[in-house]
Amino acid sequence: MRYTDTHKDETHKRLLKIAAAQLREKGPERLGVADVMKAAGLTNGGFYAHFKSKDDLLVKAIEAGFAQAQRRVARMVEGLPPRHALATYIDFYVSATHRDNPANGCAITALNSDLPRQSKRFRAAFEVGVKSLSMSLAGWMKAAGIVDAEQLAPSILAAMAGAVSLSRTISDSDLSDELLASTRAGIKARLGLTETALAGEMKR
Amino acid sequence: MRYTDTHKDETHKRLLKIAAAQLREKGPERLGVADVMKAAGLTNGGFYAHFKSKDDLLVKAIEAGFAQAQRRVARMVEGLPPRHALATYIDFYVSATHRDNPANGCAITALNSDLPRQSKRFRAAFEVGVKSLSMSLAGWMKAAGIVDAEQLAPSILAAMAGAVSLSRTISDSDLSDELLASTRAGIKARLGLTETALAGEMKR
DNA sequence: TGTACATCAGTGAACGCGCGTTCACTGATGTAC
DNA sequence: TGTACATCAGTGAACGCGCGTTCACTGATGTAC
Repeated sequence: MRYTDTHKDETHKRLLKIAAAQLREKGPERLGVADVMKAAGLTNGGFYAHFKSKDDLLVKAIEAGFAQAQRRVARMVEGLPPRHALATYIDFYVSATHRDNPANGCAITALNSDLPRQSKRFRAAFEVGVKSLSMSLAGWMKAAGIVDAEQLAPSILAAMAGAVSLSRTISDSDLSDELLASTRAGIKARLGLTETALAGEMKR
Repeated sequence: MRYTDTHKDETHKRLLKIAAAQLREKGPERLGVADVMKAAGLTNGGFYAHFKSKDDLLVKAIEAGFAQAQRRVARMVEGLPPRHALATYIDFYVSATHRDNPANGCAITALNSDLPRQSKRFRAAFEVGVKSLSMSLAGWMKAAGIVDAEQLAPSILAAMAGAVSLSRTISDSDLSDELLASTRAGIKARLGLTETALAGEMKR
């Protein structure tokens, strides 16, 4: 068979999407080149027409994963007033849904502790993603009138990611839910996002 | 050569100590059986006289790692009044020293996101360690007069572990330090451990 | 007191499997003439 | 209009390496008699 002009590009994107999901679900060492190809309906040999190496795939997959997460979040808070946008983001990030779907979730939560063991390129790409996410968060915080937003944002992000990661390790789902609830409350309190403050914003 | 009665036990403990450190530094998949044996001055073949399998080693190593961390922390806060004990623990956990020494640090920080990918036995052992640590923390919090200590403790632990994990991924050490400082401040504020409150406790 | 045998922590070579990577090949269509 | 050749995404077998695991063996000392 012969292929359309965009065919290879489409395959490439499909591979990246699959890899981005598998990376967050299986981690860098358990993600397999042949598995990714198989999931795309291809055979292992064709892999190297798309990527220089497994590490090359991992780097591009983490970039794709962060980009995808950014787009999703932007869509979610679009049009909301700043304090509500913040609260919505926190509720979404620190949720049972996020906990139960690592493949579609945040790469920080999924790969937090794997990172120091990865290649330099991979770590650099991850760091870019973290900074970008952190800056988005700081932007909303600033808009919500929170001072020192830039300094605070990484700490907030770390607390959210840490809670979701830890919630994945707790087998008792009630306790796990409680950890998430307690974290949402703690972060909102730290940011001054009380229920009454939010209600006030809506009335304005 | 012939061995003393305690010789095998001592070797076993030595292997566990090495494995507990390498586990936190390299993670479960990059920890190698032959490496652990070599680090103990032994050859690979002798491994199976001490452990049934690599997974058996991992399970016992994570138990040993948590136990070791517990002992260290207990020693550190021994004799301190409760609020000071808490503040000391937080300052120690969320520190550049902890960030820079994963091999001797907390297993939650080191293995957070690896966990869902591990064996059932390993996850169970990890969870026992988390619960035990969380209960210690809740105990100090209770003694410090903090309400809802049991519900709060896992969230506090997650925030600390998340911050240290994330700090390990940030190459700019100033930004990384800032993340830790901001997290310490946030957690202390959440627990009502302000400088003045601590000073008050000392005068009592 | 001496000899034969048991014990047992550890040795180190070999095995086997998973997995990243390579490579000769395929087969459909475009292009040159 | 037909023929020879180029192109190129993908195939699938094979290679090679790392690593967990197995196993026959070692060598020092204790024990039975």
